[in-house]
Amino acid sequence: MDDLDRRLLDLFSTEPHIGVLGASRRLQVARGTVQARLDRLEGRGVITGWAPSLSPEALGYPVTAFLTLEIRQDPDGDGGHDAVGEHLRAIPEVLEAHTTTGTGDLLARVVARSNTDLQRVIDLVLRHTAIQRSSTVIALATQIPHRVLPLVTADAGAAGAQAQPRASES
Amino acid sequence: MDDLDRRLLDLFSTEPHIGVLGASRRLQVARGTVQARLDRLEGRGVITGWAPSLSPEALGYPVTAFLTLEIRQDPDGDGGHDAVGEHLRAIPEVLEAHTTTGTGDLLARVVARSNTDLQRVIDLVLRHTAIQRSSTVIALATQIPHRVLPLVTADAGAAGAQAQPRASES
DNA sequence: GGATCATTGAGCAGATTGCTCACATCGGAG
DNA sequence: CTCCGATGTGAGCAATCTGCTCAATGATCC
Repeated sequence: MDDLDRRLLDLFSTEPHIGVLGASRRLQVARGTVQARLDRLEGRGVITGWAPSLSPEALGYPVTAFLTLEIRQDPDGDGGHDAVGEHLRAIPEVLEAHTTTGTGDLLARVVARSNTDLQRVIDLVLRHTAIQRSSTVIALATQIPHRVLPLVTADAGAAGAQAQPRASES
Repeated sequence: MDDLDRRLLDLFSTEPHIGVLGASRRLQVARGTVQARLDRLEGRGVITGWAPSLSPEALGYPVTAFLTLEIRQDPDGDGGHDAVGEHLRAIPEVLEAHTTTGTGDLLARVVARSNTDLQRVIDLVLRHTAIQRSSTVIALATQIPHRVLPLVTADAGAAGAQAQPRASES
């Protein structure tokens, strides 16, 4: 993650259609360099993909909510988490889910077509017997839409990943 | 959002490098159609962009946490929300933030380089005087990574957005 | 029937990609 | 100090793709 990598990520995030050749021109480096850097960034997992970003709102799901689920503690261990995870994975409206610190909790982000529809989605989620309790918060407004880029640029001084210092600007 | 749109989104999400021409071949439609559909999908806001997806983990921020912030109720109104929103926006580690139902609450997703570093980030966040109380949950494991695509495909029967029925399969 | 819109197939110039080579640099290893 | 591996560079080439335009066809709506 040297400076060129950062500028590259910044550029492609800002103008995704710039292309390899365009980027090489913009950043004043050889085309092969851009290609190699991108390949390495993908290989290292920094760039996870080039899929288009989709908007749940535009797809007809303007309501976002976060569910905190309390999972029944199985005496056997964590069978509960995985089972519930699988359950959630089968519900399209569940866009994200994490296990969290606390009493075996799960945090899930769900969307729905309306507040009424949200009830349906919640019911779907709660249909699993391993879920003991749940609480819901509805997202009213988005202060900060999902972003990652600031990490890249604000990074400049820090150690940044397990960056083997690259051989370019010494 | 007819079936072609869905297949298009599915295809480009799965194989982003397929390109317009490739997609037209794969879906057995004219190149111009693919181009027009993509343009319309972007225009309608369904596709919000083509930026590469970045991984905070790979960038050196493997720790994710969710902060629930309680905002001091200003007598004047909601000056608190926007002010805090701005405050958060200036912190690169805050990847997302929503106001939520409840007592003027804010839900923020933050990342950090380590659990120790998380303390620093939290301190940064709490530095704002309008924040009364906060609670933190750390994401231990990701059951479901962020996804939107299921909404598209699972949608098949439903009304889907404000879809004017398109003129193709009647 | 007539108007409107989406789709199709074709064509064309220009730009881009994927790939390969040879060469210059740089830093670390021996 | 010298060699080696990795990286960056500039060049070149064939194949492909993109952006754009046009005319024709089919379907829907009024």
